[in-house]
Amino acid sequence: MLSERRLEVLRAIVQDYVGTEEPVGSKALTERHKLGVSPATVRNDMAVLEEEGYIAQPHTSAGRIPTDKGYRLFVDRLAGVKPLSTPERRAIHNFLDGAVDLDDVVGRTVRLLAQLTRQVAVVQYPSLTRSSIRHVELLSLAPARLMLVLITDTGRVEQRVIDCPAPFGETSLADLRARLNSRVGGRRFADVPQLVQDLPESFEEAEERATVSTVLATLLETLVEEHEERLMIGGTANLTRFGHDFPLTIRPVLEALEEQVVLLKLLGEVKESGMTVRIGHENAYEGLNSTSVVSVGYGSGGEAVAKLGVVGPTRMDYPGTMGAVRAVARYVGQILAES
Amino acid sequence: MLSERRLEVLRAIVQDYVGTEEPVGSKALTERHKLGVSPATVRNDMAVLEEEGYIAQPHTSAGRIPTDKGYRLFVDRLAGVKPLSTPERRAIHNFLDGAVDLDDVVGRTVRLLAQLTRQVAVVQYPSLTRSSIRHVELLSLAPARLMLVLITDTGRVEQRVIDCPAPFGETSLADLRARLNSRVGGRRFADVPQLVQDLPESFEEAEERATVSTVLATLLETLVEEHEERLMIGGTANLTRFGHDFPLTIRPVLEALEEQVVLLKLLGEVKESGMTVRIGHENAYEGLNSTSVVSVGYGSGGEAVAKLGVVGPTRMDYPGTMGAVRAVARYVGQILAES
DNA sequence: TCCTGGCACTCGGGCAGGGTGAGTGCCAAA
DNA sequence: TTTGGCACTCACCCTGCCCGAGTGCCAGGA
Repeated sequence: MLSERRLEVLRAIVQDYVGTEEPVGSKALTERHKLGVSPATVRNDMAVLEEEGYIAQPHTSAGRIPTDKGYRLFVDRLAGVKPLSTPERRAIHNFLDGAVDLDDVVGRTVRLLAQLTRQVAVVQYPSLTRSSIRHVELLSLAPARLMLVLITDTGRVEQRVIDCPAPFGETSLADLRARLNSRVGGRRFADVPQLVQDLPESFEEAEERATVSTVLATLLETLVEEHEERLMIGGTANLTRFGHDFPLTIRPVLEALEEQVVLLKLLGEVKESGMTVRIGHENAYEGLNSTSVVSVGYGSGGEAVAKLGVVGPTRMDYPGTMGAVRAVARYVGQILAES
Repeated sequence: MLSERRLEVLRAIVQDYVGTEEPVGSKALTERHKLGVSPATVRNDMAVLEEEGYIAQPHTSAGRIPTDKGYRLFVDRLAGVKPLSTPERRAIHNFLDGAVDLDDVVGRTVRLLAQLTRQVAVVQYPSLTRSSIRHVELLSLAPARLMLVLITDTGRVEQRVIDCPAPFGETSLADLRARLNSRVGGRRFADVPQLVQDLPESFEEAEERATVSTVLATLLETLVEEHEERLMIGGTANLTRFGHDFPLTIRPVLEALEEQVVLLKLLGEVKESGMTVRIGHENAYEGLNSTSVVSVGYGSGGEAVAKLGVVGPTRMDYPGTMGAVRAVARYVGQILAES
């Protein structure tokens, strides 16, 4: 167990290192913080902290920098979540209130997060599987060709073209459209499969039944199509603030950011509620081993329909970043609930 | 006027510099190319080329590198468009054929272009203003609240929520929907305003007329909303191949890429038909002064509905890049026409 | 037992100096 | 007009050097 003072030393090291980006030594520490002890004492504490794996020195005769384990302790026990300032809150409201549709909300959120945290922002579109259906629309493109349009309560629109086994009359189409909507309108995606199960049987002609089955199959397929989960990223220019050695650092990060799969998996690991902070090697994906990811779910109601977060260097201002991420997530949730 | 051999020397310089990324000297040139003359002669030619502003030396006693003017001459007179190899063509087909909807087409195109050219790819979504309407759908969300869904022939879907001045019955809604579609279905956006001009008058009740007017206003607004033109970018990780000094180079480029406005303006300057190459300082936007942009329009029919291109260092393989951009644009056009 | 001041040691970073080689410009001869 | 020769110029690299921040250790003091 680390003594109170040693924790205080660790906190001071993290704060200084985040500020200056340079290894911090014992003398500088005692000068900048009122620890009430001499540099020599701090040196001893540092030796212990290093032995325990919380800090390390890049090379002999240099100051110390926190390790991933050190940051972890800092986040878990030494730092709170810094609430945003009033101007910052106001900025969030001003910025998000003007959004006209879902794309716009997500786009603005990304830019806002990137700006507030000065890091790379990632925002997932509200996921289909957790939302409910506002409306299903069927359009006839050609005699045997339909377009299925699915509108969710988060404002997202999905479309699919369906080739039918046989032509489908306008009357039957209107009929199907009406029945579909009365059954699934307002329902959760998860509930849909049972609700439409017996729908084909209620049509008389075999051809119609075949078409209805095709349409339903496409609908269900659209609902479960996890791979279609989209996301938006922004603030990549902030990567250039990473450090001096960054050609090596920035490359894999950019690559990771382009791999939607990686990012989705990354966000997918977020706990349903509450904020998740993944530090350095805690990230499964190798390219992100020198970055930290702060993420949180957001949603229109009480529960999360999607996630958002930021990616930055392990050397980041955790309290501030966490505060910004949480505040933005809350307000985006509100916006979605209103629209 | 430059003699034939001097042009040949310029071409050799450009090719070598693009390949090696290092200033090229007279001796190396004669060794790598069969110019049939001695290094001394090449030196004289180089002196002339430098005087004319086609090449420059980074510092005394270094080799020469092409200037923007040099690249311009190279592109205009010395280089053709290199056709793609058969495997590359096949890759394009394989990669794009699996696309399921418009988002997917654009996404795949971006990744494909980035991969083929090893540079940053930018693809604009088919613009609304140049496409035609496939279908207009009106849904009732609440008694006095409608959702307008607009489907274009390029598969793009736009949605708007409309608050009506008064409740609007289901019958009237079906009526309006039918009339709207019969008038504007299949028509070009540009023609829509006249086609719907007298629509409100054909409704009897004043309240209905008011609502119809509101709906039409929203529809027209959606049609002209240029700022909604979206685009997708990819391959930013390729920026790390830029050069050694690139922290300074990459920053403004990333910033430019995040500014949709800048990019849209960039693509907007592209000539309607034919490929446009903007080299270095020819780009209006300052951050892109050390990059070249190769772009071209693409479309489902004979005419362009949107543009795509790549952004890379001025030191790029112009013939190859132009070939890839052209080939991809053509095939995307085909895909859009089919769907 | 813990803190403190002192001291010798380490090592990265910055600076100066010299050698190397690719590349140039100029000139006289073919 | 082309060519070979020649002197010159720098960027680059390697070396040796000093400096200073920072460390570990130790002995003395609260």
